[in-house]
Amino acid sequence: MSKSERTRQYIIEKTAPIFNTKGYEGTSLNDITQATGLTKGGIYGNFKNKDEIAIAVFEYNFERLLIMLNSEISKKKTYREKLLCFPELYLGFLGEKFPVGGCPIMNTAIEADDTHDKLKKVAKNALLKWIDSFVYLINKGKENGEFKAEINPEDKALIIISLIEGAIMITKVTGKTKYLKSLMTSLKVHIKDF
Amino acid sequence: MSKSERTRQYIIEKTAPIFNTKGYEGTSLNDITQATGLTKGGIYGNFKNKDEIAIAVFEYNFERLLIMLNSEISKKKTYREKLLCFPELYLGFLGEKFPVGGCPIMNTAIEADDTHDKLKKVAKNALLKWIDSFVYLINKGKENGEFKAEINPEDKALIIISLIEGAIMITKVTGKTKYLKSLMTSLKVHIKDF
DNA sequence: AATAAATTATACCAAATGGTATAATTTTAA
DNA sequence: TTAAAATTATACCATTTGGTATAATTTATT
Repeated sequence: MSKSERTRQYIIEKTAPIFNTKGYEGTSLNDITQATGLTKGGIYGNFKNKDEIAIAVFEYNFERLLIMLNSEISKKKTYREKLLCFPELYLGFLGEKFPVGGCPIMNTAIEADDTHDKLKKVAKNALLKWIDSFVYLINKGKENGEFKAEINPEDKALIIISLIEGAIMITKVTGKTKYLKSLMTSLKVHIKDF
Repeated sequence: MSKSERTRQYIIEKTAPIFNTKGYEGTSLNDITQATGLTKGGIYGNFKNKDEIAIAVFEYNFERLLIMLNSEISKKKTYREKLLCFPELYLGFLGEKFPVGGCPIMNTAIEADDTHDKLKKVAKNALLKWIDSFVYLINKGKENGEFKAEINPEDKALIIISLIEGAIMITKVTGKTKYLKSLMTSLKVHIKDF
């Protein structure tokens, strides 16, 4: 790994929580230099512009989340247990395992959908990938005979994601974890009925 | 209504769609003067600062939404029909009836939850109000014998809101209305099981 | 119609924004 | 170890940001 590759990665890691809390527009170059200890020269020698940092950071935040979730999923044997990981894990989404600032997909989707085409596109792709990963798991569970034959994988994937994102949004803005618990319990009940 | 009250209202109405698409930080004073045709003097003679406009605009966007939804609900007789209004209405959330830029509660919650205490508070109150209105409807339906005795109104309210907000977020960022249809159908099915 | 009061326009401000040219410094390879 | 290449710091830039003091103009009241 060359020096510039290491610095690039360093910048991404140091600014990831900032972008995910302040938003991609709300994060200033000043925030970036402060968080990294580098000067503008150091930043712009490694990235063309702020957009490029924002996109790299988004992809980092999303990948990190996927890797963490997949590592938990892979511990489970049945597909129902794999799906049941999600309500279980997201009960602790305020903890260290999860990106600071909430779900990067939702944050970016909401901020960029009407204003920032490039970011919108990466958020879209990430979301489609996430939907697909649920569809894959549910299909496997169907082939397996674990899940009912009549359930529609995409429909169920969308419900799972909506309940998770809804839980994050509602819990973060109200500060009440009872809403998180309620929604993750509902999700659990729902998955048990697959 | 005094001149200043009319101007205040005029500023709110003209900038409401801007705040709801660009975000409350992302909307500049320049955007506001352009949209209203007023100068800074005209704006600051009626509002103390940008925050005050943002909050007034949020409350306007939210009230408008509530009024529209309530006017549809009041047309229905049974409480199940009243709840079924939501999946029906939100199928057309991209139309004129709904605020431009998506759901003001979600937009504001996501933007402000880690950065802007005042806006976070108004978004929180709006959300709690919305939850309560669902709880009220579900309780009425229970008293009525329309809904099962064992369902928990708050749990169900949270599911309804999550599916709606999830649908908006997913549909706006992917541009695929099939996701909207899928989620609103799921919500319909869910309400029919109350 | 005259005057006091409220409202809006003009002209300004300091600070912050994203970005760049260039000079200084490190890395890297020979 | 030295020279070439890559990286980072410094100093700058034009533009935009939110906000204000004051002057001009409307409104409202008598």
